[in-house]
Amino acid sequence: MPNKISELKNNVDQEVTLAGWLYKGRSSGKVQFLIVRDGTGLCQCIVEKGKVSDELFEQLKHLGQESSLTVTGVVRTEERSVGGHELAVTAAEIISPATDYPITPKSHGTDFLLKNRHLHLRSQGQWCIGKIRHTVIDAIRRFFNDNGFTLIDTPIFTAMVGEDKQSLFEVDYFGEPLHLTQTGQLHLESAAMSFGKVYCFGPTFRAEKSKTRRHLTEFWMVEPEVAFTDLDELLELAENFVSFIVARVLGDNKSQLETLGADIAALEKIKPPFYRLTYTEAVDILTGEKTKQFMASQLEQLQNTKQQAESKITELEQQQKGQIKQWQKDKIAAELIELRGVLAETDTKIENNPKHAKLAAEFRWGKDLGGSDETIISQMHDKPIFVTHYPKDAKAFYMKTDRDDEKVVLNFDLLAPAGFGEIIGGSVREDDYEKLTAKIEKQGLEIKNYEWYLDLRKYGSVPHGGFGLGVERTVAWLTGEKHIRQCIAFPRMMDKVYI
RNA sequence: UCCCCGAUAGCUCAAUUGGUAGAGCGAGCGGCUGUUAACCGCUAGGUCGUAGGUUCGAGUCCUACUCGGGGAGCCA
Repeated sequence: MPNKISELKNNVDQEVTLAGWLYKGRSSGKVQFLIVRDGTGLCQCIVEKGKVSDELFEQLKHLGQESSLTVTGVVRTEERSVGGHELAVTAAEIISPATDYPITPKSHGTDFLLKNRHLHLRSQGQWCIGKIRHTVIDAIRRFFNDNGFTLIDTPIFTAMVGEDKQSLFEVDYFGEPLHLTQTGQLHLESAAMSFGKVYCFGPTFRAEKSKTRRHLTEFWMVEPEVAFTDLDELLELAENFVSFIVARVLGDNKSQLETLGADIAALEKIKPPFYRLTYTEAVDILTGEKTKQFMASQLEQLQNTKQQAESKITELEQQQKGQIKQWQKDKIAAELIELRGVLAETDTKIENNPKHAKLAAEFRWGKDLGGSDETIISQMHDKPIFVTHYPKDAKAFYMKTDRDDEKVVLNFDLLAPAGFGEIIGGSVREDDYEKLTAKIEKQGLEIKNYEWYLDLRKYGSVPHGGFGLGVERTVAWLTGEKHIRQCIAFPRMMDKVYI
């Protein structure tokens, strides 16, 4: 068995053999620097002329990116190397040489990378995200397993409509129409009446025609459901749960977070209690002076950024025309490309700012909060925010109305801070047989499809509730990724599946 | 479904506003004993997304379409 790069700290001054792929190589005359990856990390391997045969030296010099190979050598500590160790190569064997690997160490567009997803998964950024996702999922299972929850696997083929019929994928099930699950919640409620505390964890499918940075048609969601609980207890469960995930990622994946440029200091603040707002308070904030000023100052900042980028571009363009060395020109050209990218992004934000400000200012009590509204509230806070007590008519039929104010339901969304937006949606479930029957009818759903669901209210109904957490959204928030499509190995997007 | 933006070399992007298409990276060859997206020299690489139109002349202007990006609605 070859040694693992992640364990090299235990092999200093020993000879080891690594098996992996050439991540990238540089040569400097009589010495070569080969960065090898093996799935556990990266290691710089030093090949010096004279220490290996001339034939091997030449072979390695012309070895293409992502060729597979084994390298043997002595491990030494070296601060300048990635990972803090490097290998003084004494032998190497090329397993399979690769040429013209499409993904170079330079920048690429998203479309190109998604078309090459099968290869892009090998790159450092995707590897870090994959490792963090793994920790998030492990933490999710750990948290529930250690807190008295029982795992219940809910069906993927289902006749139940949880949220909205239009957002379901229909499948032909031996001639009968069924759809792919959009939530395990309804089934989970029946299990909660057996086990008390349960959770399900699996893929979820939504046919929403949403082309935004926070939507996928197939995503992973974990849903806990608890019998004998209330809204306050659910909020506590959610904040402890999210804090636990964050702590685990900080503990297990700090180097990956650093590589990705995540805001570690901000994550270290994620501890209970989170902020709590009612929907009505959120609406007051959105339509109030505070948001107006917030949006105005954000616009001002954006315009500043724009101006700075523009003047820097002008300056660089002037320099480019002057009498300077070729390499300086090249460097300027690269800087210009980056600045123009920043400028384009800023322009979009400047364009969207007044639209979003208008949407917020004109928000009227009764509507569901929009994506941009959630973003604004999220940007105003440095810790996750619970928004509770939404208008009954904007929400799903199964949510329990607040007995003290029948216009609202006992539900909550959890918004991740710093502009990321919603990662959890949950509620206390309607447990009154008559009220639930009335709501099902009002939504135009067929009672006969919900008979078993209503039975749960007929035989020993208890106050209960739960929530769903989106895995990809959580990973995107933690890693600082803008788009959740980077947070699942093979993303499925509206009208588009690459591989 | 609607709104905005884009499509030029394998990749990322330029082209002085209508006058014969350019850089970097990547690839190939050569040089360099400590590189970190290394550096230096040389070489190859393009029916400018598709189809029409305006013009003496279109990468640049107009129309339609295709594909991609961002956003709204909806949501985890």
